[in-house]
Amino acid sequence: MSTALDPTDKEILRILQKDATLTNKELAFKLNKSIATVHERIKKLKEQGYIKRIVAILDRKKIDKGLIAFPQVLLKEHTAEALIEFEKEVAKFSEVMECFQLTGSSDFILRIATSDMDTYHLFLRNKLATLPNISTVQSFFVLSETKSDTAYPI
Amino acid sequence: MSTALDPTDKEILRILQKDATLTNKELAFKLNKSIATVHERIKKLKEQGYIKRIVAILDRKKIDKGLIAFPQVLLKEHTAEALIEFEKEVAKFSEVMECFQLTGSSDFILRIATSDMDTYHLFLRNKLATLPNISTVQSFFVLSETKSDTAYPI
DNA sequence: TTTGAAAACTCTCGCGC
DNA sequence: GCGCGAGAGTTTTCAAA
Repeated sequence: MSTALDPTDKEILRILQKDATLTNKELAFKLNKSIATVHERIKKLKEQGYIKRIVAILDRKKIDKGLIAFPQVLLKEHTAEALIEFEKEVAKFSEVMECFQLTGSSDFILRIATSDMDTYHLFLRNKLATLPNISTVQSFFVLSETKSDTAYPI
Repeated sequence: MSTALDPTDKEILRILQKDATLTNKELAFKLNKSIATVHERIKKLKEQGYIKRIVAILDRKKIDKGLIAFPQVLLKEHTAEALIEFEKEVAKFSEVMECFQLTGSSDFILRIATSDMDTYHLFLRNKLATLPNISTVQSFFVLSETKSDTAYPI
């Protein structure tokens, strides 16, 4: 099983990252390949894990997620167990879209989606701040989203 | 044109955010609706802008985007023109996946995807730092990605 | 990788609730 | 208004070469 991507594979990934509703027929036309070839390539790209999933991207403001916040969290204890415990607990909160462990002075940065500041405040008090081992939390709030892309350049 | 979502619409959005490869037939079965109804609902959800697009989510490590960084950028000038100019220029860089204007002391936070630290360094020196009006840039680097979700709770 | 044919799915229309 | 059935038109799938 070769894992290297040839130019056709890369082009498929480039296109599907932007629009995964294209039919195999349309893709085949763009790539000058047969439909069966395109189908086979995509199947392999999924099997090999290049494509993790195909999802719908929603307009968050329309579904009442008007506020995005980035709390930076510093922990008291930095043992392996403490880090893992924090990650495990924080992942359970539905407001937490992403959780990254960082280098530097902040241990973690989260991306939180809530409807408004009141809801965020409740999340902070009733959920995040109740976790053991938290030292400090400094929250940044998004005023505007200038660029938001899920497609990596390939 | 009503804009409120009924429980069926919400369930459709919930499902498609996690897996948009389900056929209308499968969705119809899950929802106890007819195929035609499901089809009609999804069409409306796209037309009304709830669903912005359907995309493939890739495994970034497999496509040589091993490093995610969050540079926080402070500008010198804070006029409307200066902010807009910065947003416009930064959006052109292919390494920039996201750009948020923030409240608080940092003006912007970016999410940058590169293959490694060397490439990030080049991005910083040759691209980001060449923009006019930048005061300071403080970069955080991701050690590990604990949670990464594109699906909002609905 | 391609072809070709069968199976599955999509999408629209018109009727009924 | 909303949902459903049926059918033509597309797309996908899976042989075999």
